[in-house]
Amino acid sequence: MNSSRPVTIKDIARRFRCSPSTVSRALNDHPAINEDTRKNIQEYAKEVGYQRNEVSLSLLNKKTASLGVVVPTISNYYETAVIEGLHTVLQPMGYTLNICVTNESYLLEKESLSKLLSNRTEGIFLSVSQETYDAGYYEHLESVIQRKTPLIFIDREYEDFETSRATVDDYHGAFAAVEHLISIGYKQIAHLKGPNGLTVSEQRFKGYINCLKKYNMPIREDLIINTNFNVESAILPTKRLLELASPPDAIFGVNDQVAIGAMRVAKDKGLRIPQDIGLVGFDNSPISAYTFPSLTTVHRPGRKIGMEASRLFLNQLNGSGDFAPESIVLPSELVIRESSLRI
Amino acid sequence: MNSSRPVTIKDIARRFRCSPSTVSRALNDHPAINEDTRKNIQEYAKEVGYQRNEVSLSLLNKKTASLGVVVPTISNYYETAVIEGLHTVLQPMGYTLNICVTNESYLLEKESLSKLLSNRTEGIFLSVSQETYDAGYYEHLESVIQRKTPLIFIDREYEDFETSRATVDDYHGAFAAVEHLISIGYKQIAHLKGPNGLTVSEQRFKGYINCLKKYNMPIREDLIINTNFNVESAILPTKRLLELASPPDAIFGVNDQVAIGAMRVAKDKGLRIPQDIGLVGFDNSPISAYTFPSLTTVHRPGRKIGMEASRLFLNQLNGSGDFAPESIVLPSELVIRESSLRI
DNA sequence: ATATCGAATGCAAACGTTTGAAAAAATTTC
DNA sequence: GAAATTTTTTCAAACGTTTGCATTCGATAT
Repeated sequence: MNSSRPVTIKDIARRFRCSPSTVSRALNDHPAINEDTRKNIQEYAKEVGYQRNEVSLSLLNKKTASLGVVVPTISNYYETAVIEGLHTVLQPMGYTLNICVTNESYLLEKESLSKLLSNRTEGIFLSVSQETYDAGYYEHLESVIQRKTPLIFIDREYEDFETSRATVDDYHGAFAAVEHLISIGYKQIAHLKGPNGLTVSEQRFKGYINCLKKYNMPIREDLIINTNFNVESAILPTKRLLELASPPDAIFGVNDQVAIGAMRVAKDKGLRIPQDIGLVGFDNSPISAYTFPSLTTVHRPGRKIGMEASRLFLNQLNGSGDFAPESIVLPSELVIRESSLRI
Repeated sequence: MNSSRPVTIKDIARRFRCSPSTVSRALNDHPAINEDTRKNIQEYAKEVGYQRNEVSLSLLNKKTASLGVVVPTISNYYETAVIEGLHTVLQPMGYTLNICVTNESYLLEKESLSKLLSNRTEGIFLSVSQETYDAGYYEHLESVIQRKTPLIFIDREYEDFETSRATVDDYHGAFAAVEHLISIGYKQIAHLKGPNGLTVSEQRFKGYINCLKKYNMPIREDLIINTNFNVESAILPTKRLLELASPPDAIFGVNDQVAIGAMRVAKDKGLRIPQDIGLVGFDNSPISAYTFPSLTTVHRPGRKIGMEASRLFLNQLNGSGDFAPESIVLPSELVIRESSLRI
């Protein structure tokens, strides 16, 4: 019998000439079921490969045990690390993760959230897309909150929004990175900034600026250039920097990818790292330890963020009615390697 | 009224003193509904933020529009590229992707599949875990097939299993890579092999071996060392290689990560690349173009694989009863860069 | 023999939605 | 004004499972 329709409790009930309730109880080891009945039913169920239809249970219990993860991309190290962290905590608890990629598009983000709500997802982890950010849209988020579905911001966030969030202290990480460059003796520190508007870019930028200010270093507009978050996007900006009449003697990249792009351009130009130019990235991606020279960077604990975000979600879920959003800010940590260690 | 319970069709029906059927039809623009009724109901629904409960629909229609993606890890470039490819095709069609990470564990893989089946996922994309591979388990896969849930292998596969699969031609890619090294004049070509047993490792290994044979090059056991797929795992093996009495003059790594690890070790030892030692990787990960020197590698079209796998799934879904599994093997492509271009 | 009890099972409702068929209401036709 | 027709609405069942309450069936006690 290779009917493709999955075996149901009713099928089993028919087979044993009993009611579905009995089968259900037997399968769930309910004490009020006769030992023999139980054994027979369980055996038969196993034999025919019965598998509980969780969809019907979801409907009955209004619990889907599924969570949404909405991110702009999954091709960066940090995002995948966060997802792994979420997984680590939530998969063992029986939750399923629905991953939605928005490609930085507002429309996709909106549709994803709407879909997740329709599917009665029990919680949503969101890193807002760049387009959403730029346009300042947020109605689609309101509807999530109105439904009282826990919404946790990861990575990119809206500052003034009443939700929990787990983020990394980008500001102090950037500050430490620049401070380190200054302490080594670099004088003209450039910044590959990433896209404007995103918390990530702006916080690191702020750290960069404030550190320069603190040490009374001049802030040169021409040493600050926007990039994206990938390697390629650093190539031209770095070339422009190095062709300046007064080029920088150090570059602080918004992330490791960008810094590695800059490293490549600098080397092509025959510059020695760190003697002629110092380099610092951000993220502490696995590769950063193995470039040549190895890249000084700021560790961003993606896995931990994922795990903390899980905790925030669980808090909100089990919390009493009057729930107060929590903000977790994990410290970032400067990792000094060869690319900035001029002696 | 901030009841957290989502608004249902019944709620709306009560409000309008009509039956749920009318509401349902009104919301779905059924022609048999009075224009005014329709408009009123739709307006009200929008106002109170009604959102269809897809769970109940799933139960009714036996369609969940959700797919499972079961992979050993998501922290590699290739895996995420595949997932992006799946997304590209399937998200616009309304499918939701449930990502399960197995961490190379058989138990987790088994549980993930079982969970997905219970959730009545309509299809499963699987890259089997290393443990599953090593142990040769496959009963958990049988149960997927028995349920007639389309199962598509991506990346890692079981050779003799009656399912569709989308993979990259690792063998010829590896062959081309080694052939290229030989053509440049490298004589002692080592191989950082990856873990034994996995199709990916073994196919590339076979390409390596057969190419050496074809060109009558000696096959030296001591130049073949197992690694993992990450950078770190290449460090010690490469050190061992370079400390041999007769060290290799080229290294073919099972992937870019490993090759980059090797690059780092070689540079630390003061070797010039590609003059003293040639290097080739596999995957064409974004970073490989920007290392110094840039890394010769074999392009593996992850996104395309994801898209092809989607196609295979759709074929199987819409196919007639007697379905014949399809195997798609996409060509890999040698990308020659600086790390092997000795003049 | 009848009441009492305990064990084992069945009934029915619920979760939210759709849909074919039936019913009701409104409109047209003669 | 009744019959026929059209428009609009309701009924009821279905999807698969659980669960409080009722029921049945023996067995035991009186």
